[in-house]
Formats: sequence, structure tokens, C-alpha cells
Amino acid sequence: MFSTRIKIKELLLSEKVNYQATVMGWVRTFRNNQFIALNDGSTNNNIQIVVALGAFDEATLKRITTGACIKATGEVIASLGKGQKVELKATAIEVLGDSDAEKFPLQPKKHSLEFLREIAHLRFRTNTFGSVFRVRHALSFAIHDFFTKKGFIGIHTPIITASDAEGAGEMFKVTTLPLDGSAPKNEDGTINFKDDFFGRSTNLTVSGQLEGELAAMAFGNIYTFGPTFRAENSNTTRHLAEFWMIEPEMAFYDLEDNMNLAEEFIKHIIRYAMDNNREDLEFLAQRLDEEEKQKPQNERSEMGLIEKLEFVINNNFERITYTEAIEILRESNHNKKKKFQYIIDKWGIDLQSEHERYLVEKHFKKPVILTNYPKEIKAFYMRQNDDGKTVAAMDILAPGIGEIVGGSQREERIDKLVERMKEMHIPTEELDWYLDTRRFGACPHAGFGLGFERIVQFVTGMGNIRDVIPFPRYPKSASF
RNA sequence: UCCUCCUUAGCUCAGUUGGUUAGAGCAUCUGACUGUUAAUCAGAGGGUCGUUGGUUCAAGUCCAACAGGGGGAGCCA
Repeated sequence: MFSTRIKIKELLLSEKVNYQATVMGWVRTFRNNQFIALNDGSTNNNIQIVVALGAFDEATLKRITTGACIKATGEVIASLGKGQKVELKATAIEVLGDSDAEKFPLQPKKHSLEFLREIAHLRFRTNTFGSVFRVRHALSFAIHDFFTKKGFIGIHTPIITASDAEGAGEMFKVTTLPLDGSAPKNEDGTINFKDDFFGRSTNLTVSGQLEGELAAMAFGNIYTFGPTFRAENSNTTRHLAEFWMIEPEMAFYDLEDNMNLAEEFIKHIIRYAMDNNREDLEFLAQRLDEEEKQKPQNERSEMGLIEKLEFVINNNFERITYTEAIEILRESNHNKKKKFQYIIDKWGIDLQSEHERYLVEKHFKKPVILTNYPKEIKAFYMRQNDDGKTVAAMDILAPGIGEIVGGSQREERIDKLVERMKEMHIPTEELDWYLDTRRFGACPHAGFGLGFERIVQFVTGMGNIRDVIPFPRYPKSASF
């Protein structure tokens, strides 16, 4: 029976003393042959276990190494030392799992994030990743909490999908056909999928949006929160081949309703983490602070992590149109002095990272919602504005990360939608099921997509997206 | 995919204009120490210098290709 154990977080929080308790966890350090720092993942704070001289045999003490799993029972007492309020005076210690100190790669010292990424299966046991993944969980919970309280229905959209026409990116093929060249072929040399598992070509999903729209046409407000796959050869600090995405879709919403929801949503989940994971965020803030000190003065951020999150919660996001953004950029000294690699000269061009960063980090110094982009640079399903040039799109740009949300009011007028699909060479036959939303009881609706790992990055302050998902998948990397 | 930097002990790094036996701190091991906080002190072990090929009397050091990693860009969330 293991249920008698008390979690270290609870034990430390209560500050009660003079009672018997059992703790279980993994040894961080064993100092002076006397003090064990034990961690069980409930908090970054360790419980100090005091080992009385002569109370345990030498052989047992030798097995208490960094990484070993132990069970310790004893009396919780007020600590005689300075670093903690309470500690456990052990009367019994059982080694549940040995850890060979010569082979265990984690040491009681600072490790680089790059090294820890190579041992992703063990990095959970560090303070940094302990905090990151507790915060990740809090955000995940807060997302379901937010939408549930608003009466949204969570929809599980398919992970294997037949449509490959969404244009959201390169897809991973799903097949059971042999890969040695013996798969059946059509006359033109392409693979014949008639005898494949699904009887047709299938892929891993790049977005649940189209299916989500179907559900919104029945439930009104829905959201999806699931894994998404992109086979893009992207090697950056903010892209993954497998990531989690939140995609709400709302009937009877226009672009402004959509923006209001997205802003309220982001603020809610950040506030939830601030209220429930303060200790972890403070640890991450300190970590980031030390990292920033290594940088030259002009590259350091003006705000600490906690400060930044509070600022985002307490201020309105800046809302401007694409056209206004182009004006601001064109008139900026930065542009006039030709400091942009891509000079802003005319309306219609897509904004580069440097431009987005300038708007968010230099000009407004807060999250920015950009709206009404030229239709040429946006997806087919976005609603065309009356000017004939722009669509009702909105992107939310966050400092340090860039695009965190992409959304739009959807084109509910079937003639306009089909016309746009043809212009963009999107096969209407394949998406006939999607067009049914516009044939039977179409209504104005809107939605957006938010990359979960990007918001986790923003809230934890981690610089590389590979460090906010337990086992990251990216080009040339699918270990563990 | 493109640009750029990097790869030396388990980890983080030093290694001079190419020149004998490649160093440090931490970790590990052995011993000491009973109120430590990434404990401390003494000692010990630990390296095909990313891989392959080339230049040279001589390569950790110079050149090339490849692999892996960091940063930036593109694609995007």
C-alpha cells in the first residue's frame, strides 16, 4: 500500500509539525552523509530528510545517490537549518529504485537546455522542466475551463484525414501499402490507393477547422484541442512537426466578436497560470533573468517574465488593420533608414517577421491584433470584405514569438466561397462535405487557431518551442 | 530549404604562429567531516579531440565533404 504517502508540496505548504509522515520521490542531492534533498514532482521545492548518525547501515546509505527513488518515513519537525521551515527526521528509509551515479546523466549542477533535450526522457526531473510542464498542464486545464464555462462544446476532430486541400502545409502520408516500390500503381505511375487501408489516400491532419465548422453549424460554439501535424522542413525555435492546437469556431460571430473572444481567452489562461502556478512562474522568471544577464545590454528585454504576463493581462491588445500597419511601417524611421531587410514600399505585400517584431516590440510594445489582410495572402475560407481587396482575417502577434493566433470570419456565401476556391485551385469536389455547411442553413460565423506550444512558450518564457513539449518532433528528430 | 556559428573528459569550457606526454572547474570514485543548502576538504580514475578523406616531416589546430547542434530567415500555429 502506497497511499499513505504525502505529497511534498502539501507537506511543505501546511507547515504543520510533530507528526508522522511518509514521503516518496527521487533524490536530488545527499549532503554531508546526513541531508537528503527529495523531490516528487509536486513542486520544485525539495523536502529535506535528516538522517541521524548511526541510525542506518552503511550499505543503505551508499544506495542513496542522485536520481535514486526512495521511500522515507519519520517525524515532520521544525527545521534546525535555515533553508526550509520543516524537515523530515527519518526513522525508516527504503530504496525503491537504485540509480547508478556513474551513469545517471543529471548532476546537481546547471545543465544546458541543448544537453537536456538529448535526454528528454530524464529532463522531467529538473527544476526547469518540472515548472514548464506543470505550467503546460495548468494552461491545458484553463483552456477547457474557459470554453466549458462559456458553454462551448469540445469536439474531437479526426487525426487521420482524407482531405489534403486545406493548404495549411505539407502533410504526412498515412498508408499501410508497402514502401519497397511494390505498391499498386495507376497507369500514369502514381500510387493507386484503392487497396490501401482506407481505400483512398489519407494524411495526418493539419487542422481541425473545417470539421469544426460543421459542428459549429449545430452546436453554435465549439472548440477543438488536439494534435496537429505539419511535414514542413521548418528548423526554427517556434515550429514543430507535431504540435497541439486549439481551434474554436463560433456561429453568429463576426470578426470583432472573434477578436474579443481571442483576447479574453488568452488573458484568462494566463491569469489562471498566474493564480495557480505562481511558484513555477517565479522560478522560470528567475531562470530567464539569469539568461538575460548573459546577453548584451541592447538585446535584453525590458520586462521580467511576471511583469510581462501582468502587462498582457491588464492592457488591451492593440487593434489595427493591415493597411494601417503598412502605413506605420512605411513611415517608420526604421524603414526610411533602410534597416529592414525587406523595405516596405507598397500595399499588398506579406509582412515579414522583422516587420511584425517591429510593430509588437518597438512601436506598440504590446500584443497586436492585425486585421483585414489582402485576400491574396490569406486562405480561401476567409470572408471577403466589401472593398473587394481584403478579407476579414485577424492575426494576434505576441512579443518574442510572433504570430500566436490566426483567425477570421468565414465566408458563408457559397457563390463567393466557390469562386475563391476556383481562383486558388482548390478542388471543390473533395470538399463537397464542407460546402454543405453553406448549402444547408449557412450563417455568419468565425473562428481562430492558437498553437498551444506557442502560448506555453510565451507564458514560461522558454526560448525554444522544443523545450515546452515533452517529446518534440521536428526534422531529423523523433527519438523517444 | 537558405545564411551563419559551433562540435575537445559524464557536463560546461580552455588549448598560442601546426611541434614532445591534450588541461581546468563541476560530476564520479576513495577517504575525512554530523546542521548541510548545487555542502566542504584531501586524493584518484576518466579523452580514437563529431565522422571520413586530404595537405604536411608533423594536425585538436589548415582544407573538403558528410553528420549533429545553436542562432537567424522562409513556410506557419
